Amino acid sequence: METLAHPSAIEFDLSAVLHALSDPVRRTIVERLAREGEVPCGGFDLSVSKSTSTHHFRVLREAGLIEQREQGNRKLNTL
Amino acid sequence: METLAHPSAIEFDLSAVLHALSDPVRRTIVERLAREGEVPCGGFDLSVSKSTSTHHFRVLREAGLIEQREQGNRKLNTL
DNA sequence: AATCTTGTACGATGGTTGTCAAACAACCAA
DNA sequence: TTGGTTGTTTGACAACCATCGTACAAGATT
Repeated sequence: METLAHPSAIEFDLSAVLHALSDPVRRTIVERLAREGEVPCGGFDLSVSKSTSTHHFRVLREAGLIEQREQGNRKLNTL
Repeated sequence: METLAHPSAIEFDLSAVLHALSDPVRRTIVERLAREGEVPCGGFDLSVSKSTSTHHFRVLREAGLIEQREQGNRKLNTL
């Protein structure tokens, strides 16, 4: 059965994805991106500090949930 | 729109559910219950101690993912 | 060039979490 | 009744996590 071929890799990714989505701030980011497509980091009103925002974007990126590309000064985020 | 009526309550539950499912041991429990229906706590081979198992069952129960009913000596779990 | 904007890097900190061992409670079996 | 099974409780501990402030880097703007 192909669906059981690489369970450990699937396990790993699933844990990271679910953990990433378990934080309300990060879900706010994901929902906004799902609605609007491409938003720079500063385009969110997250009620946390800049460094905390950077942390959340990194968690989402490392879980494979978002993609970030630089555009001059800013960093644009997409799902 | 009714779907937006109580966002904070939905936020709360969703965080708990996603956090509960982000642990591999707890996902093992849930997957097994999804397959077999009703399994006592001791029916799992979780490779963690008894007290850790109790902890995981409590997290799942408090997230609303499983239900536990006592039957004599054992505690039966269902989704 | 001097400054502003946007985001990262680096500690630090308080809270949470997964884990265990040991002691306990309740039920069952011999 | 004595012991075995099943699960909880408690206390402890190391690891992780969300958060912050400060300092920094790099592109924008003036």
